[in-house]
Amino acid sequence: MDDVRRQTGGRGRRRPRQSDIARVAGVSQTTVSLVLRGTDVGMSLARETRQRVLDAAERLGYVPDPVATRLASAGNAMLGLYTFSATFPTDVAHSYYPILVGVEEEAAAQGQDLILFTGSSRTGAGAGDPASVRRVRAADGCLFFGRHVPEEPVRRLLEDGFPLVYIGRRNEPGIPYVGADYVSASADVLARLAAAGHENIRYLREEDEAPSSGDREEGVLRGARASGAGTAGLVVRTDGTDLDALLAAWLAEGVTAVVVEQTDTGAALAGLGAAIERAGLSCPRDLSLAVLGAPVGARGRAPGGGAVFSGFDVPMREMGRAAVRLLLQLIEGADGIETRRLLPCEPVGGGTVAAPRRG
Amino acid sequence: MDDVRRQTGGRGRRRPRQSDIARVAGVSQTTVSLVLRGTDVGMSLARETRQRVLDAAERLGYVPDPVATRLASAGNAMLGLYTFSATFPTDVAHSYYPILVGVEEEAAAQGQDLILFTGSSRTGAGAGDPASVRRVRAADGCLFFGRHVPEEPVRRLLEDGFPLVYIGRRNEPGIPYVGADYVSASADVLARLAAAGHENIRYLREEDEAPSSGDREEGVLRGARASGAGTAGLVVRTDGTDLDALLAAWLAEGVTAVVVEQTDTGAALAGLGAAIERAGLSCPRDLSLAVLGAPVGARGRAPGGGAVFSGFDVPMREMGRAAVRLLLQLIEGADGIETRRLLPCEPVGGGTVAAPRRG
DNA sequence: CTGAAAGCGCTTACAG
DNA sequence: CTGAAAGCGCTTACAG
Repeated sequence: MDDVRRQTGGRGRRRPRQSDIARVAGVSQTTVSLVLRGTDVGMSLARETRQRVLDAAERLGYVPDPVATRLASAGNAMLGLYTFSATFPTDVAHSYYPILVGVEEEAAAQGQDLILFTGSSRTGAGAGDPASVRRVRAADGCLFFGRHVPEEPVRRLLEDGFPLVYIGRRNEPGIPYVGADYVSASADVLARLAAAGHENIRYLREEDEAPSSGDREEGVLRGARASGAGTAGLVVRTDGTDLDALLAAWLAEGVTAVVVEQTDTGAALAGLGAAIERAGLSCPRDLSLAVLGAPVGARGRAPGGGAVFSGFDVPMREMGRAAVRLLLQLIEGADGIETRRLLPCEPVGGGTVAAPRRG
Repeated sequence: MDDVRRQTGGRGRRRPRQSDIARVAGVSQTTVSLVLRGTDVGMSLARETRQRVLDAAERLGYVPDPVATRLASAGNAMLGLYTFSATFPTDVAHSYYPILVGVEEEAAAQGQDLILFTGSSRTGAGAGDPASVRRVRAADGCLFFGRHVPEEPVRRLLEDGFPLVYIGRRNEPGIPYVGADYVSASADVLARLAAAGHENIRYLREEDEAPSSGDREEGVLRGARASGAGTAGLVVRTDGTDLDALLAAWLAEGVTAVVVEQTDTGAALAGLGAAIERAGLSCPRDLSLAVLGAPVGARGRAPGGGAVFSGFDVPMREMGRAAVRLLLQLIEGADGIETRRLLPCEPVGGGTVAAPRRG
């Protein structure tokens, strides 16, 4: 009785399995498996045998047990997704959502299910704690994702040969990733500003250190040098508050264009936008404004205008898709593939950059 | 070689299993299983033996294989989430997101991981195809979610005693669900309109049939009757297009308030809002407007105003949380619990309803 | 206190 | 053309 319970989930008849079909059709269980899976050998069986198996399966209402199928074949067909913040942030303006969309799309296309590791283990430890990270081994491989990452447990996985891919560039050597080419895209924004005639530019970035922020700054500096604009005083850090005085000073100094990074918090852009509105200014009339990295399809609206921000888009959705593909290649043991990939960012002309007002 | 491939994911060491731990710790695989699962007998082993097993497991980075665990007839602390549309819709205004947030929050709080079943199988069949639905058995239980649902495969799961919970009310008898009490909430909106003095009201709903739409209509009719407003001509269906003429006719007929349902497409509300704006009208000055069911925290802005819509909020996040809790109760085999639950919707005063202009 | 064995329902060489 | 057997990585009586 207890055994019946176990097998039926507590009620109903036991589900038919291949051996039941075999008995009814008078063949071996192997043959049933071969026929039902439609393998080459299964197809080459006597027509009459095949039909007997098919009929019996139909009559018994057979459906394969996916759990047994997965156990018997290679892999679980499950990819992990581990995020160091909540996977589904509460704030509406979270920037990670498009990545999840891409990951799910590609996983579906590849016949893979997704295990969302919630980060907090049964023990109640928080995200990033080693025991929590370790659980990702339940999947065939895992995607990691978040600006900051607990290095130790992940390094351990890597050493053990567990297939994993970061979404976002990483400095740690040997870690496979799919990131965005912020350096080139940021340099390009500076080049476009220079081409529009801007010579006095400021770059506003957040305090937070992360590879993506470092890359943007590097690109800004590179672009400034290339256009001969110079880099002294170019980079300014902010936590997003009290930008009014800073903005006023810039204008007094003859600054004609400001570049700002967009992160998951959006603090710098939000702060600057608010300051511009409070000052009664409008972009690009009074000041040109370029934004480094809004997610594709989620572009913000510029202060006082309603125009799309000039700058570039981060191909988040494509990053998610590409990360899934790379992870599958690693799981399959592909050789000689590039495990560290940067995707190009799409330039956005937008409406917040114009030629500087000649004073 | 090919075999090593399969097991190692292409590089490094293969995933450690219980027999590996057994070898290292010098005990049987059975003992490993007993210790790791923390069973009574496992706990009663020699302290030193236990420790050897635990140490070896830690050292090897062991994590149980969820598929094998499930096949051997045990739980794997994973809950499924199956959606019949894409889990992560592309359009920004998707209304399901808060549910996912709730599901993830509660799953994390309960120490459960989440498997996102991607719906489309390797065969390229679409969501809702039977083979795809069947895969949910890999989890201990599964949440289902979407306006329309393929009944057959789900009924099958139910018959087999597989624990499942719908998010959203279902008509099919026997299906456990956590839904929103649209009937009461909608009736309440009508009562509030009547209390504000409205006697000539229209209800605009979409063509699409779904339990949630049916419930809203039922509530509207009930509310109208209760307030003595009458129900003749009250309900009007739309696909969201060409509402200008309809709106004009209503005004000519002396309609002072319009109620509209909000669905995942948002077609009716969007169409009506556009028509109101084109007509140069403003709510609630020229017309009172109530919306049945915006998700909490994602309230739209009313046309021409900027005010929050009057109506009620759907507690999507709480629905997600409650569904997880119910599913866990079913998995644990709790007896005598209510398996069909409706959560109350929060009334929203909003700014789009006022007393009718006396013409 | 610990282990050998059977079993979950499949797939996949391997034999004949 | 078909079948006996081993194996996927676990759990769970059952023995000792």
